[in-house]
Amino acid sequence: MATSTVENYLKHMLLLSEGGEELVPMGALAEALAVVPGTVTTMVKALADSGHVEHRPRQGVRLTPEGRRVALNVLRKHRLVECFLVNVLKMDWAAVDTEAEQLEHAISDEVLDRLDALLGHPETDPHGDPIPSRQGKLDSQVYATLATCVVDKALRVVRITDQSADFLQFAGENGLLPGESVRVTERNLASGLVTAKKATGRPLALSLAAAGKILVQPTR
Amino acid sequence: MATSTVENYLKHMLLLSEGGEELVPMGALAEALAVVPGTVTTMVKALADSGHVEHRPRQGVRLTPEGRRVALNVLRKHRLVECFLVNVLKMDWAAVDTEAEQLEHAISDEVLDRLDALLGHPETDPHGDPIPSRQGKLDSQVYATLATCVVDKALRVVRITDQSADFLQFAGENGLLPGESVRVTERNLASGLVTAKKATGRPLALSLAAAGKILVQPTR
DNA sequence: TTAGCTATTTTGATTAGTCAAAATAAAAGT
DNA sequence: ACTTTTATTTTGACTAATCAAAATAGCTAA
Repeated sequence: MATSTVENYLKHMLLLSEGGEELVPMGALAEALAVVPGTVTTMVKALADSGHVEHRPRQGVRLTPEGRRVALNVLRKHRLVECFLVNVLKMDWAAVDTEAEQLEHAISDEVLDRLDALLGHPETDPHGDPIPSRQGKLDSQVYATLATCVVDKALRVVRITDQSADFLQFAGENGLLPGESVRVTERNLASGLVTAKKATGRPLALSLAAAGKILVQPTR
Repeated sequence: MATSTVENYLKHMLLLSEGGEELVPMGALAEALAVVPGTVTTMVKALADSGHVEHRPRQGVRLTPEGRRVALNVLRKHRLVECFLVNVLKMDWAAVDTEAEQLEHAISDEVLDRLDALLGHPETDPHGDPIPSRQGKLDSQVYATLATCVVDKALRVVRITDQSADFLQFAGENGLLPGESVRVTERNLASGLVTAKKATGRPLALSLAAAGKILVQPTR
């Protein structure tokens, strides 16, 4: 069995490659895992030996099908655990990422399946992130964000792509949970400011960077 | 934070000292943890440095109050997780010990509290083992066993003290889950055989060793 | 083309946890 | 009291994961 360190390396590679097959730069991986670059080089070479990744020296690293399989399973555990923590244990949605970080390496496939059934086979976690299927399919639909969407159209929040407690807290307080409605009333590239408005309440100002972390869908 | 290795050492010391203050022999600990004795010596010295245990060279080891506190918290996690797996996820009661072994080191105190509330603050796990309270109180009532109880009196099973899947399986199949009723109809010290009988069904023969693992209480 | 910058890799050390096997201490037999 | 057995401790070595700092490769800009 893969150690939880190995699982973390693979999971972050999957996240950094956006589900695709692109080469992940060593530096990005080091950053994500909060280790120095040298450590990543060492570890990636070991992972290449065990057949989980393909290492292109000086260029980056990419998951093999086997590595991807393991990574998807970890991600599935992570996101289903988040669902459980929020929906069943009623925990604060901004806090569950840290919890799931630990639990994803401790739960067995058996428990995973039962959790999945208990939760009614959800397709996304509380932040709107898609949950990989048991067979390893990951929804990779491309969504607009509050920074890129059309102005003055009715939208629904589908996903928050920043897992930091601070940002999630902020989003929650301003009615930007997945499922909620908004519209962008103004976007000024020069000042880098986006103004979002909910049905009720006053307009909310966001930086472009922040707006880019909130994925939306036109209301059908 | 204590690593999960440290948590395991402390937990097993607590279990081996029967909740009391007795010295645990190094060999017993090595056996329980499935490591060689030398490893235990090394580890126990480190644990003594960190104030979790008191080491009496050549005699054994004992938990300090701080070590005991940590151990009780781990045991509480273990047993509440077992409750959750059996009562909520409907898992096989004989399999949950292995699962809980992993999860006990991954769940936070916050999750623990919510799990406790969700389960309705149970006092024992599915095997009848008492769950330490949040304040670190552990029920240490002494029970009779099928090997020591009076013959021909109505009894209720309160606890199974062998966590191996095999034994639990056997107990479950023969109606010896905590809460169920039995009576001992015969006990022959010479042959080492105990005969137990349920209200319905034919009499069941047990070895004294096996009978000693089933704790009972007179039905009041 | 060459100098400089930046990302990556190497090298040498460190920590936690472990084992095998030799050394030692304590207990038990004779 | 002396020898044997048994439990414990020591020693030396190993693996996984990490860091700091030096070396290197690959651009990029002049």
